[in-house]
Amino acid sequence: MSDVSPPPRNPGSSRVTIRDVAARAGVSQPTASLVLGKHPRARVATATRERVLAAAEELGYRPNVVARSLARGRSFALGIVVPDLRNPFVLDVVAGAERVASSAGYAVLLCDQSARPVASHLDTLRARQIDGVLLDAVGAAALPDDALRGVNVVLIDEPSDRWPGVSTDARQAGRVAADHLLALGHRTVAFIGPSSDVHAFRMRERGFVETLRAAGVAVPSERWRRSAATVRGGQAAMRSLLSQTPRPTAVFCANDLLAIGAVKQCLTQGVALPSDVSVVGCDDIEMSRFITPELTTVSIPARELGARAARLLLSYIEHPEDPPDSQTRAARSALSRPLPVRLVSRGSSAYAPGATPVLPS
Amino acid sequence: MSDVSPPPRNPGSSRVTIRDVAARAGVSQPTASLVLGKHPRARVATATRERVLAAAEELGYRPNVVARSLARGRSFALGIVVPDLRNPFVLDVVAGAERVASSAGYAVLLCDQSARPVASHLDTLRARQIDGVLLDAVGAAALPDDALRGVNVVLIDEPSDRWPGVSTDARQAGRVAADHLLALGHRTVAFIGPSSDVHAFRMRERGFVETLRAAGVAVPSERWRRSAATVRGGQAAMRSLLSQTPRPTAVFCANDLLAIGAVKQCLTQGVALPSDVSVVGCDDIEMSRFITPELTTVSIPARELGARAARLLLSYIEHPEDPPDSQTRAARSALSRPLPVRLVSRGSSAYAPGATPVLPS
DNA sequence: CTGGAGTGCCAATGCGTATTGGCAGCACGC
DNA sequence: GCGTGCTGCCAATACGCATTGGCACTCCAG
Repeated sequence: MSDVSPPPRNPGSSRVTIRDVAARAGVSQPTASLVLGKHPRARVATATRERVLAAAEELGYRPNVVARSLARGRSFALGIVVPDLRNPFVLDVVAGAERVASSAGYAVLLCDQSARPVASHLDTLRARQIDGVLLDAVGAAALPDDALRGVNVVLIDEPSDRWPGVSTDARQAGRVAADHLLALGHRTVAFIGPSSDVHAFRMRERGFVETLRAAGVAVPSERWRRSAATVRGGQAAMRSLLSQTPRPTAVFCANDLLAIGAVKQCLTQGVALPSDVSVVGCDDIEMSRFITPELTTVSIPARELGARAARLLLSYIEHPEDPPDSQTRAARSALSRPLPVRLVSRGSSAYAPGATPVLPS
Repeated sequence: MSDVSPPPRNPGSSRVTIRDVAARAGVSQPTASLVLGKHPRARVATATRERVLAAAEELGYRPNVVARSLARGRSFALGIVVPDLRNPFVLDVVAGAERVASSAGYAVLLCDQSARPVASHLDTLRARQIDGVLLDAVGAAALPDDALRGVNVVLIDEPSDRWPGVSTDARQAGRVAADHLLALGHRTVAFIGPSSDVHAFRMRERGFVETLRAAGVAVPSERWRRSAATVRGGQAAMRSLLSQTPRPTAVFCANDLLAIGAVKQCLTQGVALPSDVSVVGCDDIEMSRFITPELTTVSIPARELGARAARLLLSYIEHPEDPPDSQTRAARSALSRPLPVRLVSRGSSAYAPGATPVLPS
C-alpha cells in the first residue's frame, strides 16, 4: 500500500496541529483553519474542504482550545460561583448549568465561595478570559466595581439592574406556603428564616407575611426566627419556638434544610408531626422526600434554574450584538421570567389541631 | 506631578499586557516576563525587578493565563470527572478538591458523567491542555487506551496499576460495620449493595462478609440485595428484605443513601428502628445525622479524600521528574495510603431483639 | 480580446506570554 | 591593557490558531 507518507499514522502520540492537517491535505494552514473553524460557509471549494476534513479525521486532529482562545480572545468556558457547595439546592443549580454548558461545548469552572472570596475567584476567572460567569446568590451588588468589567454575567436568584438574571418566583413561594397553612386552618403560625441577607429568602418571607396579614392572621415577632440556613440552624430555631406559649401549630421555613432541622427537633422533643405541628419547607431538595414524615415543601426547580441561567448566559456570549435581534430578545426575556413554584403537599403538614376539615359535599 | 505618561492610569479598562508593564518600567518585554514569571531567582538586577513589580502594581497587571498556558504548554487547571453530582458523597469529594486546587492557583473544570460520557469529557479536557484529571469512580479501566495519554491522572476510590490513586480503607469499612453488628448480638444479618460494579462498594461488601463468616454467621444469598445506590433503591431492597422469614435483625448498606432508604422503608411499614431492625450505612454524609433516627454509619472522610486526591495530582504536575526525589516520593506515598474509617454509632442500630447486653462488671 | 466581477487560496500578521541565545558592559586577574 | 568570566539585559522566536488583505485565476459580458 501507500508506504510513502513520512509519519503514516500517529494517533495522539505527540500532538496533531492544524499545520499537520494542512500539510497532509496539501493546503496552507489558513485554509485548513477556514475549514476547521466554525464559519461553515467560508469561501472554500468543496473538494478542498473535504480533503481537509479527511486529513483531520485521519490524523485525529483535535483543535487546541487554548490556542484558539488566545487567538479569538474567548475561552469557551464559563465560571460558576456558588456560596457553598454543601447546600444541595446549590448543587442542583450547578448540575443543571453544567449539563447545558457542557453540551454547548463550554467548560465549567467551579468556584466555591466558602473556599475563597468571590472577588478572588473572579480575578482568576478573568485572567482565564472566561466568556461569562454565573453568580449564584453571592451578593453581586457588594462586589468592587471593576471585578466584573468586561465579563458577561448572569445572576441566579438575585435581582439587579446591572445584570440579567434568572430566578424563581420567590414571593409566590411564600404565598403558596401561607395559603396552604391557612387552608389547613392554622392561625398560630411561625417562620424560620436565614440570618443572612439573601434576596430570595427575603421575598419568600415577604410573600408569606403579606398573605397571612391579608387573611387577618397575626405575625408577631416572637414567632419569627433567624438562624443559619442549615439543619442545625433549623433545630435551634425550632427548639426555641416549641418553648413558647401558645405553641405555634405551623412553621414555614425559608428552605428545606431549616425545615428538616425543624422536623428533627420536633421528633427529638416528642412533638408529633403533623398532628401537633405542621412544618413546610421550601426548595424541594431530594432529601425532603426521604425524611420521615416526608416534607411538605414549595418546590423550586433548581436544576431548571441552573439550566436556564446557563442558556441565558450563552445567549449573551454568542450574540453580543447590541441591540439584539428580536428573536434573541424574545428568547432572553423568556429565560428571565421567574420560574413558577408549586406546593408539594406531603406528610409534614396537616389540619391544625381542632380545625374542622371542610369536606366537599 | 508626572503628567507625561501617555495613559496615566487605566485600571482594567481594556487590558494591561506585560508589554505595557515593560514599557512603563523602561525594560524589554522578556525582562518583564522574567520578573513576573515564577522563576524567583532569575538573573535580574534587584533595581530592575523592583521597577517592573512597581509598574505591574500601578497598572494593575494580571497575567493572561490563556497566553501563559499556550506558551508553557500547561493550563494550570485540572479536571474532575464524577459519576453523578447528585450524590452528596461525590459532592464532598469535589468540594475538598476544589478547595485545594483553588488555593494552589489551579482552576477546576467540573465534568459530570451523568450529563456526558467520560471519554467525551476527557476529550475536551485534553483539548484544553489540562494539567491533570481526577477520576472519581468512573471506571477508568474501561476507557479507551489513548483517552488519557499524556495527562496526569489520579484515581479516587478505584484501584489501578496504571495510575496512582487515593482511597479509603473500604474493606475495613465493611469490617467495622460487621463488628458493630456482631457486638450487638445480631446473627440474622442482611446486606444491600449497589447494582453497579464499583470497587469501593465491592470491598465494603467483602470486608463485611469475611468478618461475618469468621464469626460463624451465615451470609445466605437470600439476604443479599442489589439495588441502585439511591434512596429509592434502598427502599425497594428493604421492602423485599422485610417480607422474608425470618426477618433480618440488621442490615448493612453499602452507602448512606441506601441506608436512608432502608430506614424510611422500615418506618413506612411500621417496623421500629432500632428495636426491631438495625440499619448501618456507610459514608457519613451530612444528611445521615438529620434523619430520624440518626443513622449509624461508617464515616468516610470524603472531603479529605478529595483534598488528598488534589494534592497528589498537584504533586505529579509540579514534580514531573522521574524518578522523584525522596521527599516527593514520601509525600506521595503518604497521600496514597488508604484513609482510615471509623464507625459512628447513632440511633439506627441497637442490640438485637433478645440479645443480652453484656455490661462491664 | 479586454475589463470587470467573482471565487479560491495563501502570505503575513496578531493574540500575550515564555524561552533561548547572544551581546554589551563591568570587574577582576595578570 | 588585554583577555577572562560574569552579570544584566534584549532580539528573536515559539506556542497553535484566527484573521486580514490581496493575488491569481476563471468566467462571462461587452
